[in-house]
Amino acid sequence: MTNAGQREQDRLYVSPMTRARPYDRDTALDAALTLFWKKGYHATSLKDLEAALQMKPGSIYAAFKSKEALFLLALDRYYQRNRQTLADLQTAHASPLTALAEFLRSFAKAEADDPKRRACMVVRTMLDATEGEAALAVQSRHYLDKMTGEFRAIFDAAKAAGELPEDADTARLARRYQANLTALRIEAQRGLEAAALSDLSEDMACEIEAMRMKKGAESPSAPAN
Amino acid sequence: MTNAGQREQDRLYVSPMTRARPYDRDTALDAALTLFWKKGYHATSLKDLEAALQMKPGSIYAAFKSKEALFLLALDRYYQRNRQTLADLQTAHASPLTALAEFLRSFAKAEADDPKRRACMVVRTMLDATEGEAALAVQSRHYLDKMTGEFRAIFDAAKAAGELPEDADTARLARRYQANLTALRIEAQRGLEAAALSDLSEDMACEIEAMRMKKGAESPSAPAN
DNA sequence: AGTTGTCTTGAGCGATCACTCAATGCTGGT
DNA sequence: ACCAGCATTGAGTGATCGCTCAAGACAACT
Repeated sequence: MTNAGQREQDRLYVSPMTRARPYDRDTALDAALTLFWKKGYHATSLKDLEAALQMKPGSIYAAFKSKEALFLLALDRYYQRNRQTLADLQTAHASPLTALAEFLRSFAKAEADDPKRRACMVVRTMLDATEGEAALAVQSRHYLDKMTGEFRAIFDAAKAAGELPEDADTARLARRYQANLTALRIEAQRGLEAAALSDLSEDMACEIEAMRMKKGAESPSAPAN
Repeated sequence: MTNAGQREQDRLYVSPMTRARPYDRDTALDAALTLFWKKGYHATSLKDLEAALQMKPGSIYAAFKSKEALFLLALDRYYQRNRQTLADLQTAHASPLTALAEFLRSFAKAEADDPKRRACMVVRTMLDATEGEAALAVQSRHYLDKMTGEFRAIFDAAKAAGELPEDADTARLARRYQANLTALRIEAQRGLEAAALSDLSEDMACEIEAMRMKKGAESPSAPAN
């Protein structure tokens, strides 16, 4: 009542005999996500986290158990947001293929706004994970698999909508699409100039939209022409 | 004369009054390359290097100055080898476009042999480099730029050979090709099953080889059909 | 064999790593 | 006003980080 700025976790934590958490879990996780995304798991120290979350080590460990557990929470947050962005594009565009094409273009557009944008955090985590951090390796691959599934579902929807031929291999198309997306975001971090990045995303987006016209195509590797 | 196994550094170090280096610089750099490629810069400790190079810390620093300097030497070695592999394919195949297609296929083939293959070390270094390691960031981007230049030169050769139309944007094609290559190698590390990886490389390779037929194509983003 | 000078050695440097816990605040209930 | 009880604190844990250097080992010369 007194505070209109209440957040989600307040609803989840209403038991008596305890005061509200003085730290804002949502804000803290956002800060952790930003930091981990920017520096990566290995290069981020607890000192960095203390500064970013404005919490002392004891509080961090009381709230998140360990650096790895905190990272996994941040990674999940990252994944859910990407998933939501894609879902929004699906509702915004009637055509599934258009939604996929726009998803690609959106990354080139975002790069124009923020020249310091980073590659996909999930991919980066997968590349960085060592043997001793099996949880990171497993979880990042899990998210990648889920993302492939999302893409495949959209290609399936395109097929159901008549945008793709009945015999289209949607799993294969999904893998190809994800490869494009991964590479595009890496090129963004590489620092490709805006025009070149836009060209690249356009090449990829057109590759998707071109599928709609060619209903006679048999496979993605051998487009009939 | 007594030893047929003499190596490069022996030729570079023939001043009197010194014994031959008891460590094998070539072997040591190979070991460093393997280790750094596998674990990445941050996750590789001096202890790891001591074990892999079979050298004590003092020797490592006497020979290579610092962990970062050693990494840069390993990275250069990595780059030169990739460059050489590509050059070999160019001499093995009369058609530039075929060479590029085979380069892609070779990574899917290599994956079948070694299921633990890693993504491109240069890309990985670029993604990992933090602000404090500017040298790594600069150098990895430098290698990526050089690689783009290599690809462009091959596309130019294809144009000269009549495989591509006169108005083909070879710089743009090179960026698109490099994006494909990067993504393919990341998917390999992700652990994509051999058949799926082979499909992916085939999709990319066919995309290249399909250019040869379509001499009427105006731009890579809008293939005429 | 002795001399010379470089190379190797490995204990150990200060700094930083991820992390812990006894002490201290602060809040809600009475 | 007081108590009960959890959250926060921050100095400090042992381990490990990248790195150094005085001392010893050894080969190439005389």
